[in-house]
Amino acid sequence: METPPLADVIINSFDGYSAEVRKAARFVLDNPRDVALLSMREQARRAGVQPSTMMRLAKQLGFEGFDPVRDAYADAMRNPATSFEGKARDQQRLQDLGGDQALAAKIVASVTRQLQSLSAAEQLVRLSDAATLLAGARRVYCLGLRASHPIAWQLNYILSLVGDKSVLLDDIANTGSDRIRFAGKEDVLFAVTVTPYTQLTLDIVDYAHKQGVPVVALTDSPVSPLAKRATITIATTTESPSFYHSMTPAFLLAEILAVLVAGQGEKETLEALRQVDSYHASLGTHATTRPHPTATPSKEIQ
Amino acid sequence: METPPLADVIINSFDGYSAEVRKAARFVLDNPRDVALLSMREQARRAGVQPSTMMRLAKQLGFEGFDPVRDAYADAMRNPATSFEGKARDQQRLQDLGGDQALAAKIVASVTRQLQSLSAAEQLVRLSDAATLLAGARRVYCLGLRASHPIAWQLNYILSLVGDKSVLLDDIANTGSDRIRFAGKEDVLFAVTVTPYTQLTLDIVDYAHKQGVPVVALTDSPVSPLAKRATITIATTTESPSFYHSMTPAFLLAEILAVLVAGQGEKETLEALRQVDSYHASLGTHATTRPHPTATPSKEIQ
DNA sequence: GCTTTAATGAAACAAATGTTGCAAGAAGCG
DNA sequence: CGCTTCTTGCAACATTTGTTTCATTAAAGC
Repeated sequence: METPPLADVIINSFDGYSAEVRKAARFVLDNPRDVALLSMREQARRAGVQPSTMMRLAKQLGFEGFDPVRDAYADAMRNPATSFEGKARDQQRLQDLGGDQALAAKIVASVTRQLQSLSAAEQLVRLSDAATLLAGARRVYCLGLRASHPIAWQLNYILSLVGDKSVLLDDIANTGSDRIRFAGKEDVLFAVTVTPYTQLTLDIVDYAHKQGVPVVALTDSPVSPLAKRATITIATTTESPSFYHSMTPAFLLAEILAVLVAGQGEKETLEALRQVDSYHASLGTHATTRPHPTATPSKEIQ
Repeated sequence: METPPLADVIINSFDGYSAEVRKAARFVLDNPRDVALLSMREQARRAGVQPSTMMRLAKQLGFEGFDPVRDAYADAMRNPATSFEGKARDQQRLQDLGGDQALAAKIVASVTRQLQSLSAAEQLVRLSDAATLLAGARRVYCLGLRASHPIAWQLNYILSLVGDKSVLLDDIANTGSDRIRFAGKEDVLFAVTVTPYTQLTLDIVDYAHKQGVPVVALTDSPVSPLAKRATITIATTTESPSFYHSMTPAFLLAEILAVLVAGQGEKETLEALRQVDSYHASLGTHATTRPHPTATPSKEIQ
């Protein structure tokens, strides 16, 4: 909490307060954390003030009661990186918005908060360890079904840009996972699933685990059923204000993981990327400033 | 709070807990801050558990009641030395980190910054407008190839959970886009591509545009070739400190869009979600609390 | 100095909290 | 199958919570 919430407001109007309210305000200024962590009465006790005085302070600050004040401080503690000024502004603006926009903004805020926790120390260590494991593997099998598909796909896609050792365990006609049969100790299985855990994913991981294949798990808790079979577990949250959980944090983790793995084979990566470019150039996969020969010039396309 | 209090203890004895206590333990593991900031009953509610279960967890951890548990977490939040609150400290730490971890942290920081800009006012308006357009469509065609695949897939997936009007323009044997032939003015094409723009995507959008199909574009610039054919353009950045651009912001936008669209048909959404549940229940798609019959008990797996 | 206004503390309130005990149910065992 | 043990939800408990009200006190204005 770099800039405690309401600090400016309190300081500005401090002189206008009465003696007792000042004591309360002073306590809030000096012990921002306790505002969130202690009961109002306990704070009153410590500030040497009546509970009603805390109440009066809250109202003078423009709140209905003390709970909103505590909420403000609690929010600030939940998300240490975002300064309160920005948050207050956002909060204010949120109330002016329609339902859709407000929900959208809420989701962004929630996911942003979760992303920040991804750079916690152990998280980084795990990512780095997982990257090393993947980079050393003969083959990387990527497994993510249903909601987790984009995550597994993304890892496989990026790894495929820089080499041919990645295999996506997904295919039509229910043959998706067949190739896991060829995995061994020198390979690695990258598996993703979150609540509600896909049974098939667990089954496949279980099989691979028994075959001695190291498993890198990306899931939503260190105690998820996936984590139990994993060599390295990378955990993230999927919380969201909406009915559907967000896969965005997991998606970012997969991207980061892929980039780290690619980075470990520096020379090969560069060489591979050069090949990708010339490959696509000759196929006309991408639009250039001038579209490829068979298409009409872009200006006329408009 | 780098290492949340009791985390090790909980993880270690997790397997010894009963199903309900596990739910509680899991919540504590996943939401360490809320343990300090919320009332026990509120935590029980969020964990989907009875207050008594929280009590049981506390006792199994060797405490008299829940208050001592909360105190432990509160202490961790108060003391900046053991918490990861300090931005400055993070910065400091970054410099001590190895290349991989530093890069990972940088990517997180970069993407976080970009996400925050997604809740800019105009962005929200566009999202909301796009959602309305999509919600009113007879059919929604989702198109995203190569790097943009996860984004289009995600929108289609979520929409498919709550209805049958979404079509993913992707299929094997180069027949992916054929179904766009049936699109008309009452439908909407949701198309995604970023630099380097996939030519095929542009071609398909071009075709649809000529047929009078409204287009919602998700791309990396308001002046991208995709934007020119679009009714509504949602723009985001794909910047990243690494060699590969990040699709995470676009991914989040697609998630939000999907949720907004689903939210517009409130009753139908709820009904559909209920159907989804019973459908998967009868197919056994998802793992239940108890591991499925064929798997060995978790203790032995570890 | 008397009246009006504001500030303070104490008591009372309903609501929510942490906690306990118990009965119904499920799981495990012989 | 019956018996026991463990698990789970429910209802009740006494506290504590946030909040309101009101009488008392201090200050300010004329």
